[in-house]
Amino acid sequence: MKSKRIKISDNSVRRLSKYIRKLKELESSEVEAISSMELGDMLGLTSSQIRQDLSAFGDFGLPGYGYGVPSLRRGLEDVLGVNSKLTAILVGVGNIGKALIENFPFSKCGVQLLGAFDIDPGIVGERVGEIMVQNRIALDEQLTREAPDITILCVTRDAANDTANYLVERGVTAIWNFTNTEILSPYSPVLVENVHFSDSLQTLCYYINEKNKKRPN
Amino acid sequence: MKSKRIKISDNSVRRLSKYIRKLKELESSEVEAISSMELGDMLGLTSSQIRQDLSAFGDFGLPGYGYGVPSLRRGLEDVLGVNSKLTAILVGVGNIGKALIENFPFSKCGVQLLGAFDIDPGIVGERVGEIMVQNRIALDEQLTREAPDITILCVTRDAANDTANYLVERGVTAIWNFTNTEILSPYSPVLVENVHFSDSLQTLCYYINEKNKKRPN
DNA sequence: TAGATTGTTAATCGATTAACAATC
DNA sequence: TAGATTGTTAATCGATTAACAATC
Repeated sequence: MKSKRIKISDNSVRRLSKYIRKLKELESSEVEAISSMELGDMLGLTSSQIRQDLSAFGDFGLPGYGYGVPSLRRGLEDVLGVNSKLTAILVGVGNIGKALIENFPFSKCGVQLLGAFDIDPGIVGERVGEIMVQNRIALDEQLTREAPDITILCVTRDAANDTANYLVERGVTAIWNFTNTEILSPYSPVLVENVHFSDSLQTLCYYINEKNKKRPN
Repeated sequence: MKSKRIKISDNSVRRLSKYIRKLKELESSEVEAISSMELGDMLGLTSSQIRQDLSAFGDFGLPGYGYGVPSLRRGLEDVLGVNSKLTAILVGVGNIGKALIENFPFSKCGVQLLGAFDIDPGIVGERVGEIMVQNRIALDEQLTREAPDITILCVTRDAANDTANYLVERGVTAIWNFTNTEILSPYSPVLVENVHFSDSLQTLCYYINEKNKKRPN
């Protein structure tokens, strides 16, 4: 048991992916080692913050040397559990669902996509990427046979709540939510990770408008 | 000039969309007024935090009564600038690009989509949703004719950096980034709002693994 | 008027930054 | 050894929470 039992903030966790992304880039440029200072410069963070984060996650650095790029990358991936091979299913094969199935590098994230499901007879039975879209009955069977670690929710806004409730009833414990709606109560024990496009765009709009206020036209 | 010149934290700004989303829901249930307490319960936030946020954004509440739902919603939308009608173009009409064009409610976010562009001859000239996909030359013309407030970047990972640099050279000042890559330097004055699916999924994986550690199998 | 709930000030908590002894 | 850079402790800064006088 190597991991220190320190509370790690949500912000730190979310920075982790950022570190890994940059480290991969450095790896492909064959950079062997990097200091907290250099990495900070690249990411727009302070060296202090990086050292704090990394030391909380493990014991990766070498004084006077920095961090070995490949070993740090692997170490951080271990922390994230990229190697724990979580399973996922996708519910709702519309545009977003298709985009994820066809383009998203699930395996690089250590996630195995078991299947995709929809209620629209027009898409059930179709092949999307490597995957055959199945119907609601098959979804029910899937949930009984092998509960996935993650359910990717890509149904329409209207169906979001009902589908989420159904999934939770059937034992789903983690949802990656693309419905642009708040699903479930904030007190639900189910893990929900939201990808709210509209929140993201509205935030961008806010900052654009702020900028324009300062320097009008 | 009503807005108080207080610094508003990024976290507050990002909560704004959340408030608006819930208020719209309440509006459609014909709820007239709501207290910070009730709203907090619904969103999993404290009443204090909500009062802090809302009073920073404007003067919306009435002691002893709460907040008028429709007027608060409108007020917050004003703060976000939903009515300032920003323009956008979309570059890279792959799956994600298509999904956005066909399904994303741009107008509800106060954003007008002017056009979509791609270099693939297979898609140029095709109709996606209401929009005709144009080629690179047309993109160049568009940027000269009418610089959009927002550029939505949906090209492939490989093309991300070059495209971003090109866009910035041609005067783009805000990018909504769907490329799963860090584009531009953190010191660039260009506003970049990232939608990094992989970061989001990896974060979810981290919390799932944490949960599993505590309560193994 | 009495009850409710705001806006705001003060207190607490947590996260980021700075500093520096330890060490490669 | 001298120089560099870590991990960590202490200081600062900012955000959240609590409390309460003002007021509808």
